[in-house]
Amino acid sequence: MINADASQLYTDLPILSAQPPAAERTAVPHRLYGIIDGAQACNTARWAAIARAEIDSALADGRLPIVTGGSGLYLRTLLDGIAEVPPIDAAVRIAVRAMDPGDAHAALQREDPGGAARLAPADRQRTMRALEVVRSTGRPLAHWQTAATGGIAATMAVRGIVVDRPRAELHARVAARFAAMLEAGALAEVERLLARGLDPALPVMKALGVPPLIAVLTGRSTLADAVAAACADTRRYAKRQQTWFRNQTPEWERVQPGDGDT
RNA sequence: GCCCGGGUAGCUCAGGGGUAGAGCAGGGGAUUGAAAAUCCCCGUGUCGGUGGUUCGAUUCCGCCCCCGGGCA
Repeated sequence: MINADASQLYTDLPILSAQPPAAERTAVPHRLYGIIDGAQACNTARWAAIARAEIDSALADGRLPIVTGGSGLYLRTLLDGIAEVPPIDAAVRIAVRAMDPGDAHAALQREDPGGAARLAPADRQRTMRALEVVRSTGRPLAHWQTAATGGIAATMAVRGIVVDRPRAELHARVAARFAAMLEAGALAEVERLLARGLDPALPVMKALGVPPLIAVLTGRSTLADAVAAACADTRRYAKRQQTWFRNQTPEWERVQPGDGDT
């Protein structure tokens, strides 16, 4: 089993990211769960590279690699590859990310008008990415994105399966799951994470449930409000996942849990 | 029982004689190196019920019901 979930990658969040507990990892080898320190920000290309290595190693052992997880972009990068963009200059990245979102978009309009036109001005994440790419590489993102490389779909047979459930059922499970996470010590987990004093913009700090629980720990929210907020965030995430797989991977097989061993 | 407030979208509430908005929730969509992220779009609901006034009532008036608070 190879994890394809962005948050389950982090060592700091075994409970809140719902990493499979040790007891569940005995039957089959599990890979890429809790392998990255929260102080680092993983990214889709890096994940795809290590996932590829794990797939190759499983294959070499004569095992069937099962890649599982909900990060649509990660999966797509693994299968179809991604544009090869030269590494971004660290100083450029820091400077760009420190910019005011409005200023960043204005700068992008000057330095990469085509890219700016394609992005919503409020889409700060993509705006910053586009800006750091032009500034660091001297060419707009679109120049690099004409081709994607590294996808495994071209070199091996891949079977895509979407495990899905009705929205209402998902909502009930979200509430039950978050309650169970608290029961299992999610608050203490976040307390430890908070004590590290990491940059709040880091992916671990933005994982579902982390911001609301930090608000509790810093006295800015009640636990009840945090539970409600975390569940609402998770419901919206589930919706985005359904939207992604419904529209991005329409050809994949659809399966409902309980359909049996299909 | 009496006196004040309130009863408007799933929730919290704004509005006001020409059949209504906001936030949140919810739904749809985008998605090329922080993706559990970052964005875009979507608001008809017996305006508590019932009589009346009016060309026209959710809005004004009467009565009734319900929920707060106060006085007994």
